[in-house]
Amino acid sequence: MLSGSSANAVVAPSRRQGSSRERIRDTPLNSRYEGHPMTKPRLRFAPSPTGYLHIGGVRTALFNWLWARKTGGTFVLRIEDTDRERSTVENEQVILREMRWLGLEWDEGPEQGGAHGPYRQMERLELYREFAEKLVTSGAAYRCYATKEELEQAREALRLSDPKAQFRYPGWWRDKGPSDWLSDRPYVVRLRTPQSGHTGWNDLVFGEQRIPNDTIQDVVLVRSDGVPLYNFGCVVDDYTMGITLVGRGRDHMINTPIQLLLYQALGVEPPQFGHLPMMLGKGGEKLSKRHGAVSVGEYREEGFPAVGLLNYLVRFGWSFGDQEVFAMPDLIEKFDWSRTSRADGKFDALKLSAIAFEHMKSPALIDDEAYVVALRSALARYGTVDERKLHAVLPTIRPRAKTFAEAAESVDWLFSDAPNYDEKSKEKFLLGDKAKTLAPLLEFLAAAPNFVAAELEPAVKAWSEANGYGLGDVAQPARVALTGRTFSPGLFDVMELLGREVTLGRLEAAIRLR
RNA sequence: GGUCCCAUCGUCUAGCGGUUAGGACGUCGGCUUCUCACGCCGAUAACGCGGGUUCGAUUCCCGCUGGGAUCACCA
Repeated sequence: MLSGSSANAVVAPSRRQGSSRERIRDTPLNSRYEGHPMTKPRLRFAPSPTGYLHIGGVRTALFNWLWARKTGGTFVLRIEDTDRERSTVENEQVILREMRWLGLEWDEGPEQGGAHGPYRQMERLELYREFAEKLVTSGAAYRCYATKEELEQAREALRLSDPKAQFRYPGWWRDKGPSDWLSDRPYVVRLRTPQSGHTGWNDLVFGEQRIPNDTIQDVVLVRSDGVPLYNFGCVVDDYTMGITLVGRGRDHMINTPIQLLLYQALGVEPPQFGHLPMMLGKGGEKLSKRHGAVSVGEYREEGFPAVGLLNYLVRFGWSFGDQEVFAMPDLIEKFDWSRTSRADGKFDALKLSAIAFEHMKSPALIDDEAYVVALRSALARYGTVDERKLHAVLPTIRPRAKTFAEAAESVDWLFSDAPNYDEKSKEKFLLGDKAKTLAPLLEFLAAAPNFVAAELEPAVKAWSEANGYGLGDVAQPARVALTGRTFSPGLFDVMELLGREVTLGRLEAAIRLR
């Protein structure tokens, strides 16, 4: 378990096990990037634009963002677009847009730039080339001229001789040097990893970790086309961007020793690492589309409030006693890595919905102004809607709408010219015998002195009683006449919202239906 | 298979040697009520198993079982 206060952790130096990292000290290349003031944490979110923004990724981003905001540190957004097959600019645009929608704004990143740019890996190729060259020169890495085909053959041969064995790079080029290099032939750069000993770190979440070096292969750092692979690009960037703390999913845990070895080979101090437990699907498998919406875009489109989504995600693998609901400033204040749990969990769309609903209901969590803005865009199909009506209807829909889309749908009667009758409701309450109260009610309402809920309610109640009606006998037909359906906010609120003229008009229209 | 990780209600979790094992979601009742919601009250339901350590283990240690991650010229 993690010890030490949060205040301590802010400036805590990384706690890497001391082992030799003498190789390429004091070279110009390294000194070029030293001198980042390490007093404030620098964190990053480094998505690859190979698809939509996944809610698992958002959770990772959120934890890093929260820590940056809490500590007054810097949050960097870096685009890891080295998978050229799958990366697209469209995906990048989507990711940036969703991050903004979520409110996870970044201090440095693509588009606005920053002191450590560029922030797209494909724009940093020259940098990787320099670092790779340095590593090869120092002997920490080497050129491997083995082709994919040769490797595939070796793999196949092993499969035949021992189907259960795990293939490892045979080390063909590990002990060769410049005199063996094949000019004009493509090569990859591999890290020369130690074959004995351990590599360890003190994980912010999982505590002391120790991985045997002989389980780590001579991984490829740079492809034959000169584009770096994940581990290399990641380390070069985290280092040159001055990242002090890397928060990421537990699926990256296996990459950490490799990256630590790389920092060691570079002769530089690694950042701290904190790994988050996995968010799995209902059955405990990898979270995917078949568990419902997994891309932020879908939640945005369904009208979920961003803060609600974030609140659910932060509570997944993190807790603060019994508190479930957090306003963002509260969360920033309370967030701490030490309260992160280590057990994987299962995504629950129902709980997400419930947490989001807490935000939808509470003006303290989503203030009226923000609610109205979101509601207005959800009501776009009605054109420009009356601002006053929007505010007025808020108290009646807040406890009823789980999403802005639901909110918009639940008040369509207020913004459309005529109610959109639900067929069954129309038949039951407007066409049959039950509609008989409509005409006398119309007459009564026409004479009501003040058309406000507080006066209409007692008046109509008294009138119903005096005429031998139950309030339900009056209210349900009237509700259908005014809203088109059998469920709505309180009838008298509906009347006040609609106003006398519209109310009477709709009652009249309903009466004519018979 | 190797390496690594994890283990409290169905789910998210609190708990950090002594608790009637708490909260939330869900589910089921009830109250409120002009409908639908909201709200309120109540119920349901968990420490995977076996060894230790200890006066005492959900809690500490070991083993087992069960889950998961990962082993690419993807990230």
